[in-house]
Amino acid sequence: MFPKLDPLLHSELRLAVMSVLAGVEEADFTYLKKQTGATSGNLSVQIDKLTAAGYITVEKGFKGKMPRTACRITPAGQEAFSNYVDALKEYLSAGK
Amino acid sequence: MFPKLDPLLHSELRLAVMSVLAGVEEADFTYLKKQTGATSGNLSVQIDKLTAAGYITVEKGFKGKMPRTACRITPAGQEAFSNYVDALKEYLSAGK
DNA sequence: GTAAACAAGTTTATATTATAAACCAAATTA
DNA sequence: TAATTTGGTTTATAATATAAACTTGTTTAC
Repeated sequence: MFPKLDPLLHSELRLAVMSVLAGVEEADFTYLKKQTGATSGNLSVQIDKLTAAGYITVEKGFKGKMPRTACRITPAGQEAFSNYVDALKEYLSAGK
Repeated sequence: MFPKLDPLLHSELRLAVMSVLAGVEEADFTYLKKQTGATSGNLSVQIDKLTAAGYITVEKGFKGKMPRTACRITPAGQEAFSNYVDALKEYLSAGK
């Protein structure tokens, strides 16, 4: 019937982050912030959750002297995202 | 960019309820409960929220001697649902 | 050279939400 | 008539999302 939606992805900001990362090799914190329009704090928290879930990886380094946080989606993240999309379609089909 | 998702619809159970109601003339509490697999308490609360938002209407009556709560989606609800679907597609497109 | 402003985040606090557990009233069944 | 079931509602709790406040370091202006 209605499949369970992955609660990690069923969140506006986390979904937006995953959506960006799904379409790009890697994205840094600032870029994600710009693309999603999120506040830094919110983004930081949600990135942590996605990392803890193994959906993304975070690589901290420096760009010149400034800190830089680069994020990438993992294969597990790709799959979870894809599953989420499929599951969601079950909910949306009635409204086509 | 990423459109804001209607928080009233971005909820697993409320979305399931709306999805059912979008495809049917009317549905009563028991039917919604069966279709969604929700607990009564949760369903009751979420129906209230959808009603307060004007997305559905609730008509209380009796079927024989037993109480019956019939729900229908409103035009506003239809539109909100449709907008939500459109908005969500922006998030999902990357994962096609 | 030092004070002010900015960059890139993190931590913490708050407010909202989702959810289930407990409860209630009436009807049916044993 | 006692127990169970139906059809819910109310209340309590636990999780979540989010923003506000803070930190560390860098660049710019004076």
